[in-house]
Amino acid sequence: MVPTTTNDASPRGAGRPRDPRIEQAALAATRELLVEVGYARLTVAAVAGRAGTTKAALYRRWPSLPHLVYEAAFPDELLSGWQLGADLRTDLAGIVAGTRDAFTTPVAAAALPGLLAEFSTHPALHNALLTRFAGVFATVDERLRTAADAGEVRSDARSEDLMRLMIGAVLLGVLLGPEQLDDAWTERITAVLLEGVRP
Amino acid sequence: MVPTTTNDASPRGAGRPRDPRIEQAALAATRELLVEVGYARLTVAAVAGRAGTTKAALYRRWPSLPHLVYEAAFPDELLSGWQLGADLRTDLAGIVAGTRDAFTTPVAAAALPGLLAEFSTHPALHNALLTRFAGVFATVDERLRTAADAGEVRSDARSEDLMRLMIGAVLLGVLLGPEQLDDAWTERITAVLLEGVRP
Amino acid sequence: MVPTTTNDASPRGAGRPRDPRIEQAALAATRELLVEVGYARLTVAAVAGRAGTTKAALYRRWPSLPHLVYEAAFPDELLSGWQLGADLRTDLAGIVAGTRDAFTTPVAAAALPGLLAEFSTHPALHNALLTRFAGVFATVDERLRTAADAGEVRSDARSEDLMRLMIGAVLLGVLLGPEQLDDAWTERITAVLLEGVRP
Amino acid sequence: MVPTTTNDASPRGAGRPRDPRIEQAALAATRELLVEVGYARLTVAAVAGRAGTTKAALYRRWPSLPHLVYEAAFPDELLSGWQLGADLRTDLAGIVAGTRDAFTTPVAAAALPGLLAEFSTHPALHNALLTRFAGVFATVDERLRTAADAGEVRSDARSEDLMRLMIGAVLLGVLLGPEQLDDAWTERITAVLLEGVRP
DNA sequence: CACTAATCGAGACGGTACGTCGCGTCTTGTG
DNA sequence: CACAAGACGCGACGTACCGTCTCGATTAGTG
Repeated sequence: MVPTTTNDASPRGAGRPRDPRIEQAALAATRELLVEVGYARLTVAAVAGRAGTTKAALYRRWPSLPHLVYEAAFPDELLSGWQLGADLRTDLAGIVAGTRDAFTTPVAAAALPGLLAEFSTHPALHNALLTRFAGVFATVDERLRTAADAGEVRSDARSEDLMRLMIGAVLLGVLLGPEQLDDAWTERITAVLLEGVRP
Repeated sequence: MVPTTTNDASPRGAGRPRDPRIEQAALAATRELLVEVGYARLTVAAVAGRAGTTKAALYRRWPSLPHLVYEAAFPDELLSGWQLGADLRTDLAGIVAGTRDAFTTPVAAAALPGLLAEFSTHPALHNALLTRFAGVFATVDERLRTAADAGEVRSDARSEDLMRLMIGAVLLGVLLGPEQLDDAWTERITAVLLEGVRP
Repeated sequence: MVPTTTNDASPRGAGRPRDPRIEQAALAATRELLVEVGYARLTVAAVAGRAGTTKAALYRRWPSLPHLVYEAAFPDELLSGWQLGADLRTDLAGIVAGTRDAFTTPVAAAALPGLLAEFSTHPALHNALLTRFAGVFATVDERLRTAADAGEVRSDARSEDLMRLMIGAVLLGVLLGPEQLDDAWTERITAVLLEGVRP
Repeated sequence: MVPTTTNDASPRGAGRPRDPRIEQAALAATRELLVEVGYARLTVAAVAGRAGTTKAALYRRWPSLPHLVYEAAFPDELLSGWQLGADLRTDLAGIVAGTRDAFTTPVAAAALPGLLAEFSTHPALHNALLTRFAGVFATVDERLRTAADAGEVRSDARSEDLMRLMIGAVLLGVLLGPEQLDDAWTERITAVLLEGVRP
């Protein structure tokens, strides 16, 4: 997600360009404050102060605090680059662990509950997250189809279901705690899901 | 959850008794407004106004707005009374469908995201929800142990994992939509979980 | 001018009564800050801080900063109680000196320019000031008519003109400085006006 | 008042010359907006927009908005060229009418209150106005001295006092309204002032 | 004909104040 | 006591305007 209004309407290069340091400083300040004080006590003014800028400069880049938090906690590169291989169990375990890692960083864990709550108010955020996951879904879907062709999984198994079960379990772990989402947990979850779709 | 200050401290009968209609009116108003405007735009003053009372009367009964919302959206009787029988698949499907039903009512769906976000601020609420689920967990745990004894599931299968997978999937459906959590979905999820723990 | 919304609609006595100290503290703080920093640098937040209260409490009493300034700088009792006697020159000199005194206090001098500028934005303020002066005009008008009957002034002399000349001269002295509006000035102005209406 | 930085410092001719249309367009836009929205709602950006230019171009010519307004509402030629003659009453009436005319144009009436309020913040403006009037004062002073020599007025009469009474009355008419400053008013004021200084 | 220097448009920048809103608490008068 | 009413302190919101700045692109005169 690129900060707002890099849209086509601008005549390209007109006006003083935005100070690129502000964007980075704002994202960093947001991450720091999320961990320090939590989402509920996070303030636009505090972010601006920590980033060494002002509220107006932030509102020029993000329409609201949740948008800034979203970009700070879930940057574009977060869920990219699954390296899938030949072994289905290894691949699945990697996906489970990767999802867990993405959601259990201190920043993401602090941001998630508040962010989920804002989805009804800011549909754009909602769509952004869905879009981001769409790629992952497609990747997993393809892997599963390959496995079905190889006779490793039932042909009617849905990657959508698997992903939702897995992501949901991670989400619940973050939201409700205090379940330890360690490697043993990853293995157990992988096992259930894998056996669940075996022919 | 019983309205708060009706507990021990009261000298029992001193002063004017509380108007019992206020509590019901407040819960009803909260439910209506949750559906109409959503959690984010829900206001104590609005609830009081709709209920025909005042803010002070509400704060006499609930320590804060989230507590009121919690009780309005997740009353005590919500997750009680699973009738488990002999068939494991039927029992599991019932649990999945019951959880889905509890979380997908318009009121619960509107309240959930906001409520989850408040958990970090209001640990009491967090505990209340965990406690409520503890009973369900125990029930499922026992049913699973019975099934293990009967050789229907692996002996190392954890009910905790199953529950978190299942609840997480429901939660994700509510939070992210727009997946249809219909009966076909219930059957598919039940199947994956059931096969996932087969010996 | 009484702080706002003491209007009839209220059922008289419902709700927590306003803290009377806040009103006095706000007026005092406004007077102090007017002298210390001037009208242009006067801030609602600063007044609230100095008065030991908050912006919201001030906005509950006055619709905007100019209204507060007006009441602080030109309280009801400011232009009341001219003691008119038998000697026309003495009476006129008293009126000139009284007007000068009312407009040259540090508070009034600091408030006047800014307040005059707000009249176009806040017609209510404009009317308030006009209403206040109306009483003075009537008093002077009557005195002049008495003098006309006694043959001391021309019968076509207008008190309106006299007052506007006199008030205007005071205002100009305050707005433009640095003319000394001392007692010699008062005598000279009185003399011009008095001779100006002699038969 | 000449636009600012066209003074000494310029090396005369280096760089792109200023577009002369911008100055006129800015003054015209300021006059229009003053009448349309008033001083309080007058914005640098709005003036620039109406004038078809930008804020920076305006700040290159005037140090701040009040300076621009001052020049737009009170151009140099405003109070110049009194032709005084032999008859004192005619001369005085001309001065009164001329001052009234200068201050009661829609543009001047809209600009005056705000401009007066800025005098404390912008002493340069204050001085500019005082300087402008200084010429008028000198003219009137000389005319009065001539009249004194001719025995038409008391020798101790001060032109300063007369001018302040007269200007003040005009100012009050503009600031407070709604007194009609018509020709009858001019005659009455002239009469009071003239009789006020008769021997 | 390049070079220099100031202007142009556009729009972001730091700063500051605005007026509003919601929270959870309190202080009245009236049952 | 509870209740209706509404003020209270607190703190954040998102907006608006100021006067300055930094761009790339013009538009002269100068070397």
